[in-house]
Amino acid sequence: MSTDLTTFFHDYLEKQPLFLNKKALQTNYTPSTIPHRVDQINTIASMLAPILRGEKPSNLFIYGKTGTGKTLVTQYVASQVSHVAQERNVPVQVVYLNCKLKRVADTEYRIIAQLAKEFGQDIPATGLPTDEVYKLFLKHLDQDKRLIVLILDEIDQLVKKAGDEILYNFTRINSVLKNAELSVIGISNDLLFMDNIDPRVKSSLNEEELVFPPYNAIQIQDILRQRSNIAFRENILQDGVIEKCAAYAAREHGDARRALELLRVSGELAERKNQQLITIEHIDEAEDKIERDKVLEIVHTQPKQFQLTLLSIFLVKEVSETKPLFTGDVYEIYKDLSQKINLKPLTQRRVSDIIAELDMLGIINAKVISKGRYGRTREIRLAIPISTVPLIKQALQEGLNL
DNA sequence: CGAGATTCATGTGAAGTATACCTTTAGGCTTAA
DNA sequence: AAGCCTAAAGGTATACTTCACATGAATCTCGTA
Repeated sequence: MSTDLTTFFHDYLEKQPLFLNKKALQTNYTPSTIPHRVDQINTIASMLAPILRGEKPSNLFIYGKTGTGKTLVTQYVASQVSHVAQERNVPVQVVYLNCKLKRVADTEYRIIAQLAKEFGQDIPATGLPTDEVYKLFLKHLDQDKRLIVLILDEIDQLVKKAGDEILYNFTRINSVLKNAELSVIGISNDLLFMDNIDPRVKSSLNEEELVFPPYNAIQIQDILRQRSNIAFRENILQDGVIEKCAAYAAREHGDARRALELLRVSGELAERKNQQLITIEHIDEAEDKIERDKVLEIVHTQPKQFQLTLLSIFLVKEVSETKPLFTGDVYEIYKDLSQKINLKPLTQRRVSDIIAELDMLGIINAKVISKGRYGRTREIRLAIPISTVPLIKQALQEGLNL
């Protein structure tokens, strides 16, 4: 037994790994050069540059679909600036916050609490009045004379959930601060985001704006080549692999992150199978796996009630394969299920909200329709490939002890 | 036959409740002078 | 008397419930051509 294992590990080490540096394909990797984003980099850089002279830069809004490099470019430029600032002893601080993270930054209170945490102030999860948290945060912020750049990623999600009051407060913050100065960089996937914002906020926050266009297939290929040179050993990619990854990603509005992920997972699959070549088949397999993992990840991090609701949707779907799904049916099943596992059933009102949130998460599509005489309801459709459903369903059932 | 009224099943908003957690404060106990 | 600890009081955010009203097109009703 143990010898088997030791040989296994020996073999493992003997094997030529496919990856030299897997980090290069991971989402948080920052390459030394960012192709096809020169204009954007320059724009942001020239916007931030005044900070080195101690002047407050304008607020900036960045738009672009997912995987167009918004976050990467912004963080890259910001870190360069703060580097130089540090060398020159200019007090600059960059804070990055992703507003999408559920239960971390999706209400006004939690955003401020999270920001305060970035400045080293711990704020309890509940119990304090919101304006008290503001005060604490401001006090910390204003301790030293410095310039602060606040990067709010996926800011549209925040506003959707918590309203635009927070943004309004951010615009006023500078008049309260005595020592520090704050500028905001907002990043949004939604190009129409600004349309539904309070005009006062709009004018003061939207001083500059910048749009990231999607990459085209050729550009994605460039990116993939650059990264794969770092990540993989030579001659590991079958001809056409890069092209296919790029094509897949270009199909989805030029999402480079997706392309990179596809390549990485393909590599992992090949490696796990002890193969020395990454082939086109691996990509298809990877696509499936990514989709599945993504949903599984979401599913696992959701509260029990969400999981149960989702499972109910799956079950209803199973009963009537082709017929559209409605809230009422889902709720009936949901009630039964929650009885079975001894969970206090929520009211329909709440389940309705949960369904709306599952929709926001992108697992389902729920559209409010009117069936005329037969009332009004949500028509629910799965937004994930059917092939992944059984696995997710199973995971859900296990997670809920069913 | 067609315009308007009706109807259904649930969406949606507002307000209230339960829970978990926070700070403040007052009382009680300990300690040291 | 001063200092420290504890528990109660008073406050908040969040998740959820309760209540009440809003919705909007299929269907019904009924006057009219």
